[in-house]
Amino acid sequence: MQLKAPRGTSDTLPPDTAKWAYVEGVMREVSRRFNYEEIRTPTFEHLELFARTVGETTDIVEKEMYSFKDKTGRDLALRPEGTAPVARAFLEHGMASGALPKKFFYMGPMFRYEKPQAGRYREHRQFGVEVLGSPSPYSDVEVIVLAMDLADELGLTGTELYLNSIGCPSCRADYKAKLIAYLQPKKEGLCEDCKSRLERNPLRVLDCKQESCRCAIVGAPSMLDGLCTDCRIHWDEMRRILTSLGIEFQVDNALVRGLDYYTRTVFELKWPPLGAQNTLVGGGRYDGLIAELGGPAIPGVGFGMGIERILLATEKGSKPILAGGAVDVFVVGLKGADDRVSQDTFGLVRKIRKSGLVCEFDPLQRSMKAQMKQADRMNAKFVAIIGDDEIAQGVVAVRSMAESWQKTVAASDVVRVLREGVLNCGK
RNA sequence: GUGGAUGUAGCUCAGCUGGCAGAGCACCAGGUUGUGGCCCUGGGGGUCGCGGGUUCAAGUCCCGUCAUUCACCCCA
Repeated sequence: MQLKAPRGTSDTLPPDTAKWAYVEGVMREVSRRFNYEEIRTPTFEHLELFARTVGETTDIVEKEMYSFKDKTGRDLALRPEGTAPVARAFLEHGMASGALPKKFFYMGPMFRYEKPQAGRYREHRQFGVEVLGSPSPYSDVEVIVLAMDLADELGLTGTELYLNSIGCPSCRADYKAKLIAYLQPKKEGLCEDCKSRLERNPLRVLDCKQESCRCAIVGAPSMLDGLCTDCRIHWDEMRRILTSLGIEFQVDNALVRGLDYYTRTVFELKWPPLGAQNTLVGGGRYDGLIAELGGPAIPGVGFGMGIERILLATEKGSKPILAGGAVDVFVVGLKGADDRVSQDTFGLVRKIRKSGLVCEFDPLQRSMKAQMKQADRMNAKFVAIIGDDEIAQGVVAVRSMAESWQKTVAASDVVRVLREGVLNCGK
């Protein structure tokens, strides 16, 4: 059997690579406008980084990590997400004692061992931003707005913003106790997963989709009611700012992100036409993360965005991405009596390229008809023809493919004529 | 990890109750020995996902397996 790309991975080929480049370009441009700087971190890290921050009991760490030992026995893992590595790098390079806040964006592959499905892959690429050192709700709003502007720019209208607050460690502990007290008597009605979640991670019971569990949580105390004063103020402020900006959102108190480092704000940006995997963006605040890694108490907020899903969405969006650039000039070289023709052909191609135009030729020197066909297929704006006759007369034939006219130009003048022609094409 | 659907040419797919592997598009060449698109003619291209079984005979039936896909779960 032929070798194939491993399960859950895929090749990106032209013309799709051009679409990727476009989307990545928009991401860079929007980041630039928001003054976020790029950071690049390794593709693999110490396993412990994720175990400690993402959480030992989370699905990601428990069953979805590509972890391995290297030749000297170090426990490593392909990164399943981008925030912990950025936090680690931030600390490692002493940025905690520099000017704050620090604002980063990153793009790169993430790895999770999951069952593949449309919009869910074992290797996927993520764009994300992180703001480190700002406790302000304005920063929560800034990252949300960045994500929404990005979606907008890519023609994804109708995204839905879901918000929740999961409090800080202190009020969450109080809340967990209340929730356990509430659910304990109903434990027998819960699904098997939730019975164990009840001990280990009771918040996750709230977003269980099982009918029986949904019944059990009706009337359960809400995290939002249990927020401490500071968390309450942050939550209220953030919603006030969003409202003042005219940004619509839905409060979803079952929204619990699957990573342990989140505090206070958690949010998702969904795009319903996408189907089952319709979360474009997931993010939130992580005020304890830097401290968990042994640093000072520096707060953070950010999000991750799956680029494959963005690409999938743009196919169905209001602004599909046009891929594939056109060739400006195709130089048709005709086989003549000697090798003079092909020499002149390649020389002209080189001159045209140096002038900045996109230029192509046929290395196989096929028939004129075949070369014209190629030029047409490549959407060439102009064709420049060189054969024995042209060389004898010191000219080149220039043909406009779109307008079907053709004229003879002095060889010394060809590049100038082509440049002008291509310029006028755009008008 | 659970359940359903689907795997035949580069792409989209046809192949009925087992009987010589097909079409459209794409690609190449010719029709026009120096002119693209349209048209006509011809051509190249396949271990029918893989492995096993039943049978005189399997793309077709049975079992397994891998992959894709949809939903669950989870998430980006």
